[in-house]
Amino acid sequence: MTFGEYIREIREEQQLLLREVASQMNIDTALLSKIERGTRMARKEQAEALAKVLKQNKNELLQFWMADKIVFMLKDEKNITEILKIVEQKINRLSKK
Amino acid sequence: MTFGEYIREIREEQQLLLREVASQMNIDTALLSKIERGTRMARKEQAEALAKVLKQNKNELLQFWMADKIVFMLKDEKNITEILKIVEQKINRLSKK
DNA sequence: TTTTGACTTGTCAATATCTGTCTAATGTAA
DNA sequence: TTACATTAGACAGATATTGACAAGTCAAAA
Repeated sequence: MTFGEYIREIREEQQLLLREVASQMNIDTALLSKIERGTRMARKEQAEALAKVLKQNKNELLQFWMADKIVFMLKDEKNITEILKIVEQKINRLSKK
Repeated sequence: MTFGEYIREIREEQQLLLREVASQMNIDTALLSKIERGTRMARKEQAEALAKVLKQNKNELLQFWMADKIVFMLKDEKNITEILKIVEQKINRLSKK
């Protein structure tokens, strides 16, 4: 599930309209629509605003948002697993220092 | 080890000058210097050119390059491990489809 | 059928970021 | 000093991102 699908689900559970949420975020309805549909990526501040409006845990939502960005970067790669292994090695070495 | 450190190491092993490699890549020496020192990120085509000039396996080097980009995105995050877990879950679901 | 309301799409200008080069600086060995 | 390799900083041009607007679709209500 993408970030957009996720927040759409939450918004619909809470029976909120795009226009209501967008208004509280101070953005255009069209932009929020695009974010939910994945044709635009939310900015960090927008992800934070969404957490607030939808009453979600901010850090959790931001993690989900960041994961989405990474998946987006990787989605057309051939050896995703291999790349992620390298990432983990690099991260492990970083954290040791 | 970062992408830049890695290619610098290889270049020095081969006793090539920045200017020689940069020239073969059709970029300014200063730019290659920055890439090696990590103050600039190589573009994909530049990573490919480096593989060629330094006679490295192109796919391997590109994987390393991509991993570097991801590490760069993650480096200031708090819960990197958690984020990577989410990424892996998302990727697994993607590949099942 | 017409209207209404929710949502979506395409386009565009403004802005932000990225890129590569140039010049000047630094370092170093002869 | 001179010569050469590398690095730093600043800049303009290229690209990408952003948010808004207007027009579109669609379904349900009137």
